[in-house]
Amino acid sequence: MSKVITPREQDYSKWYNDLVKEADLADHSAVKGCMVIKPGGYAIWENMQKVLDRMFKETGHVNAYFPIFIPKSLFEAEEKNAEGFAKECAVVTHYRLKSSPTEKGKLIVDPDAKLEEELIVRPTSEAIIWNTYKGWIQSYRDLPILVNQWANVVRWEMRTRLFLRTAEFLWQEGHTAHATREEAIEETTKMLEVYADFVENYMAVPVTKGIKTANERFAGADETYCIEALMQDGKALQAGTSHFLGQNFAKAFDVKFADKTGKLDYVWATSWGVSTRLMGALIMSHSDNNGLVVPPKLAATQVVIVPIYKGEEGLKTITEAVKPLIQRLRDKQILVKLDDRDTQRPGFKFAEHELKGVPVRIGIGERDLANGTIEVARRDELTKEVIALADAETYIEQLLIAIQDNLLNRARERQKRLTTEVDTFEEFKKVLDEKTGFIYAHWDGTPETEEKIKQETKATIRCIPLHNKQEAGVCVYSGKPSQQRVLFARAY
RNA sequence: CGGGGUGUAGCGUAGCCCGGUAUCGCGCCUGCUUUGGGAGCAGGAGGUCGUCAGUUCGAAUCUGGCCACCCCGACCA
Repeated sequence: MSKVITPREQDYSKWYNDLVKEADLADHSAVKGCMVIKPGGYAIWENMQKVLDRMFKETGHVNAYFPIFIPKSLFEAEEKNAEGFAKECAVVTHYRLKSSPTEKGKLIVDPDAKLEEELIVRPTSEAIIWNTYKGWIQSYRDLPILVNQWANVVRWEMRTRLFLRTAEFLWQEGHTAHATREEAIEETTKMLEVYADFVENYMAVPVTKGIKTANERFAGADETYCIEALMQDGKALQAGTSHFLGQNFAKAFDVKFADKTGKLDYVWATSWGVSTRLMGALIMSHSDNNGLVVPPKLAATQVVIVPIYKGEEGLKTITEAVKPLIQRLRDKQILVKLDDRDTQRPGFKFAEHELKGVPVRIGIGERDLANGTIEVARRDELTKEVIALADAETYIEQLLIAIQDNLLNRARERQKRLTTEVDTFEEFKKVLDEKTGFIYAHWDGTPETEEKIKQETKATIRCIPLHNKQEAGVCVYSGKPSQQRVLFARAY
């Protein structure tokens, strides 16, 4: 049991905060609502980026970069989108400071340096990008455009939580332009699949794919697809979104193309993104009271070797002895680190690497050297065993795969356990309060009912699952007829 | 933006009611002994008590303003 982390059962959100801080993932910064992502956290984000970036390239996308500032006139062009974000925009109004005439050493905003047009700090980049695409697109030969950008965005949130909701966050946003509606929809669902693949197979977090209701839809989109994950406390977390934007932005920015017959039409668009919020999903899916648990496929260090020794000579002997093992592990592309600090004792290192979630720990001391063995501890199950040094690399290679599988399976079982079908509103509220988790219930399809359920229970419709089973029933709230169950949950 | 709370060493805190220059733990530094699950002992360093003003011989403590942060709500990836 960790000495520094509040137990999960005692206070879940404190547990989360402790974890983020103690595992060196991130810190609160001097700027309200903004975080400092520390090397330990950034390394995991970098690994996420690497994998996702490769997946984007494999699906034909290229990276580009657009400005962080968006002139207000561009921003307001697509009305629904602008309205949707208006309440949380940071705005640049001036371009210069000057020394205060009254207070020495203080700076004031120079009133003479007011911008003619205010600049919005991007909460998302559709506006600036579609303004740019206008110049890139004339004919069907210019399509499709499949561009992604890795960037920071700012949304002035009132209440923030490290990784889950911060005023500034890192993400990627794909923005594509297509000649046909069908092609754009195909792109939207294709990228949703990419996200689901990544989140399940790399983060080991199972997701439910679906479509958002009109209430929950991205402002400016015709349809929003999403992946929803379930956290250990039974709350849902939206892990990624992919939007079919129809011709809304093309119309707002007057982006037309000539088809083969010379006929002009507006371009069809998509946008899709995942953010550093995925870090929150990762943390809350696998970690325990001893600290973080990182899936091997995203760990910055997959295996750490802790030498157990007496005196300087002892350390030297073991360091020499593990060199071949390190090489053999590296030959198998395993990320291994030798913790040869002589300022920390082994017990401390065990606890520390556990706290930081290193998937596999090897302990090796004089006794092992004599016996030709090593001690292998796995983070996910907190078990240890002694194995032969001789073919350790094969064993560990398999173990890393086993840990990755185990994390996904555990998370799948939890999601299954915390998923309930209900048929009455009483049952709905009872499950929500006592069992929590995903709830499948019939809904009459109206925004009014959705809103009332939200007001009364704080639960929202997370999505209408893709390929949803069609079955006749009655809405749990209104009793009106319904053709399918939708996914409800309280959410982050 | 509403409602509540808190600011004392890097972190967590005692002291405040009842004024006399600050307590303890963790961490940090030095030395010795240690090293197979967060070491022990000894010594040491570190604080404009959030900030500005007022009351007083004297303010962490009393009074007022300001600032910051946290929690709960409305909003949200």
